[in-house]
Amino acid sequence: MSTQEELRIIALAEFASAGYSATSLQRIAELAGVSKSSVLYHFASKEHLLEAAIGPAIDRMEAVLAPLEGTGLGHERRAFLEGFVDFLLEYRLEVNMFINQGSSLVDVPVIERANTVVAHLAEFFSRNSQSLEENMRFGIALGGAAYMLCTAHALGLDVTPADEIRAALITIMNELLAPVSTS
Amino acid sequence: MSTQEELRIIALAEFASAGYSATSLQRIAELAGVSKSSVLYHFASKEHLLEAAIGPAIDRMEAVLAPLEGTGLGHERRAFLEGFVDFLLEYRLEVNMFINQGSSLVDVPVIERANTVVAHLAEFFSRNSQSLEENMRFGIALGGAAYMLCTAHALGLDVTPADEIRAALITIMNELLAPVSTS
DNA sequence: ACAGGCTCTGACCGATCGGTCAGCTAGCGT
DNA sequence: ACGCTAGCTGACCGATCGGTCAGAGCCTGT
Repeated sequence: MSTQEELRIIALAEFASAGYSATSLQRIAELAGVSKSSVLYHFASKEHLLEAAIGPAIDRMEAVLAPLEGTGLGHERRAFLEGFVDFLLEYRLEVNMFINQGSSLVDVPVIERANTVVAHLAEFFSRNSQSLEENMRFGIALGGAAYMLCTAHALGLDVTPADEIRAALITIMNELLAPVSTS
Repeated sequence: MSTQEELRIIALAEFASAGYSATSLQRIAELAGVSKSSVLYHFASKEHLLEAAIGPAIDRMEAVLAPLEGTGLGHERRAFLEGFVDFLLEYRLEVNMFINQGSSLVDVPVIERANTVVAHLAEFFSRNSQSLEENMRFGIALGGAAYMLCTAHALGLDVTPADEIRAALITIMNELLAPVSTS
């Protein structure tokens, strides 16, 4: 694996677990076994490193959410839910990042993009729900699933049998979103 | 309001929204209209300020969760749920803090205490659930409720009609935890 | 053998961090 | 009038932050 890719992975893990501003370039360099200068050779700045770390996840999220634009869930609802859960499982570190730190990292372009996508998703559910409670179900389903996946270890369950996790997640989220029908 | 109390409130808001390590004593001082030295006069260190900011919330959480020790939910289940939701509503900034930053602020005593309480809660639900899915429901309910309350503004709903929020929250969490019965 | 580019490094920069300290000021008991 | 204390301040400290820069080492094409 290239040094650049290694730095990306280490930075993502540290940003997600310790927080962006609490993670220094020096620490990332030490974890990778290189110098701080080397980190800044591969990435022009700390912000560029952040963009590289979570950019792909946001691309994927935009793709997953694109089918929702201007339409309802309809009969593709389960397919959408499966795609969304797969996205959460594959990019759980990145999701953890902008769930936990998205609001504090404004004015970083890549985070703005993520917030825009989440806002679109929220607007969609807001438009397709008929009460405050239905709207709240969306927030709990999204935030809860993301939170649970990222703190699974602290809750005494491991995330390695992904199949079972995935199935349970789809079941629970499907229940939560039940009232949001075909629009 | 005393300067000390004002600093506590400002610090809590900043810690919750921008993150602990991203919030400087200088910024807190500016928001309060005093000098950084004044902040350090009222609180011995940044860590002491953090303790003062979220300590009361943890005391309250310990009190809310104490009845669970060594027993099941049983017939007091709804009362417990209401108490828990009231706690979330009253201390949502503090809850937001150690939901989002609790794992990254280890070795801070007051955070350790919060993590211990959450771990006890997780252990309780783990003990009283018979499957991975039931266990996951707990994580989604707790994390989802906390997340939803703290990012409500971004989801296009305001938290001011607390009564309706409270009722909906209890309903949804009651549904989610339905399988966790009398132990 | 040589030149050029890629990777990486240590020395260094200004800014900001949390924290210390001596001292100023206003109010209050005597 | 006096001293004491609470509240607050600016000057200052060492450490660390993100970032710059000149150059060392190495591999490759010619």
